[in-house]
Formats: sequence, C-alpha cells, structure tokens
Amino acid sequence: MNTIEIRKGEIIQRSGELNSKIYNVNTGLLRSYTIDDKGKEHIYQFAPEKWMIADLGSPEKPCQLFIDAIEDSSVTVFEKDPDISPTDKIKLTNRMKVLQNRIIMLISASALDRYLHFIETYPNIIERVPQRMIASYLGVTPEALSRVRKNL
Amino acid sequence: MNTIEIRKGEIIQRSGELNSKIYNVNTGLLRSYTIDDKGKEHIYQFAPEKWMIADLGSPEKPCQLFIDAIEDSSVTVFEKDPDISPTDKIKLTNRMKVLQNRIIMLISASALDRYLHFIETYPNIIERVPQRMIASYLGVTPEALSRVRKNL
DNA sequence: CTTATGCATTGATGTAGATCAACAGGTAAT
DNA sequence: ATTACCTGTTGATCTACATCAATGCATAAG
Repeated sequence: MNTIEIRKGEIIQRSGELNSKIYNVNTGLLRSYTIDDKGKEHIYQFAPEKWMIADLGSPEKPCQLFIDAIEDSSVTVFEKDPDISPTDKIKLTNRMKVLQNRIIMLISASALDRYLHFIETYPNIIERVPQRMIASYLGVTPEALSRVRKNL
Repeated sequence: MNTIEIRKGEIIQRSGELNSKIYNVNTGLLRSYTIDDKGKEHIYQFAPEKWMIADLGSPEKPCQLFIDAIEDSSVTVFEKDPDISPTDKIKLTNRMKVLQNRIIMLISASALDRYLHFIETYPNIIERVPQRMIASYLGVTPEALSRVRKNL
C-alpha cells in the first residue's frame, strides 16, 4: 500500500496484463476502458477523488480493462486482498449500486435518459471530461450525444 | 439467517418496498428485474444455485428491483450485514466480475454477440428459462432474439 | 374434445442511433 | 503567423433493432 503520482494520459494498467492491484484515487481522475476489435474505446468507469478503480478479474488472469489518468492524479495502490476493511466494504457496496443502476440504464433507457441520469449521478464529472468520453460511457457515439444535448 | 421455500412465480421482493435482505439460492432459480413505465420488464440478474441475489440499495431506501422465483426454490435469507465472511467476499467479487462483463457487453456488443456471450457464460440457464426472459436480460426484444437465433 | 393462455416465430413497417463525411473553433507546436 | 491536431457540431445516409400484428404450437383447464 503506497501512494503514487500519475500524469494525465499515463496508462497504469493495460488489457492483457496481469494485475492484482486496486487503486484508490486521492486527487485527480482516472478511467477504465476496453478497446474493441475495431479499435474503439468503451469506457467502463470513471474514478474521481475517493473512488476505487480496478479490473476485478482474478489476479492470476489477464485483465480486460485499461486504466489511465484523465487528469494528473494521486492514487493509493492496494493489493486485491481478501481481507477488506469496513470502509472498503461500504465503498464496494456503493460501487455495486452504481453498477446496478448503470445496467438498468443500459438495458432500458434511451440515450437521452441515460445522459440525464449521468449528469444527475456525476454532476461534477461532466465539466472535467471531454464529451466523447461521456458518450463512450453511455454506450453511444459522440455524434449521438451531441444531438441529444442540442435538444436540451 | 433462515431458510425459506419459494414457489415458482412467487414474488419475494417488490420495487418500492423497503428491504434489507440478501438471498442465497440453495436450489431453484430466482431473478431480479425492473418494470419500466411502459410496463415492460427488464431483467437485471438470474440467480441459480449458489448465487446471491439482492437489491443492493441502502436498506432504508425503497428498492428498485422485483425478485421472484422462476422455479420452485429454496433460499437462505441474510441481512445486509456490514460484516461479511471471506466466502461471501469471494462471491461478491465474482458477482462484480459478472457485472463488469455484462456492462461491457451492453455498451459494445451487438444482440448476436451478447447472446453468444450469454450462452457461453450461462450454458445451464438457457434450457431452464423462457427465451423472452433471456431477451430481457440481454436488453433486446423477444422478436429480435428469435431472429438472432434463426441465423445460428 | 374444446377452449384458453403463454411462448416462439414471421412479416411489415418505423425509428433511434450508427456511420461516413465535412467543417468550425481552440489550443499546442513550429 | 502557419500548421497540425483535437473536440464538437451538423448533415446525409444506412442499419440494427423496436414496434405492431398475425399465426402456429404447445401445455393446461374446463
């Protein structure tokens, strides 16, 4: 468990690598994402201050997510430890709530509704992230998001 | 922590209710789902033997998921306890891996690919569940899934 | 047997969002 | 200042999937 500085654009985990770390963001902003066979990025998660970010696969298996910094960041690195603290437990639960909501949005809501839900859930992130990344997170194209926004 | 029997079709949790329970399936098959404003179901999770199922929102807030039994089932009921055992921790981690994969599928894969991924991940569930429920899980209509299957 | 209910399939048509392409402003590098 | 790059926007077209509606086929109920 140590703290490291990551500069904007720096990749700290690549798809296919082995990795047993969980990152806790102190300052800045990270993201995790996949790159599909057409070279297209699909963002899985944003992690601003106080959020955890990791590929949750088994430590001995190659992970499927890239993680990099959208802003210069300071993160604390943990091992994927079977022993977790009560605080981390709460975070884990919160994280799962987010996943739950997101899946529901993805299977049931239009691009517009997903966007509205997003700005409600992450009001602070919108200004810090390029629009195309939000589109990626929402599972739509940047063009589609631009058109959604045009209609307020 | 006690064990209860649930008959096929029985609803053990409704959207809007307060609920602080986590269900561990011993035998049978449960599902959780939402119903949108058009009355359409969107399945969030299937839970066969040895799986956990719950709405992970705060215990004091109304939950958003329905949970019912697709088959006669026997389930063990737990409180959403901040203290979890190492075994449960592993289950929780597995659960999050599933969520991760599912989100990636939803934001990046076609109906066909999602279906292929599904039968790979849950080969045993396909035969036990009506096709329209799988469609719901995949976030497509039954008609669309039927057409996907027609092309092998 | 007859009727009813639920599921899968098929066809016709509609539409949200993808794709492709061009263009405009902003910022960084030379 | 000039070039290059990146992001967002807008338009034209395409397509995957939704929607609506009808049909067949089971199993269950009278």
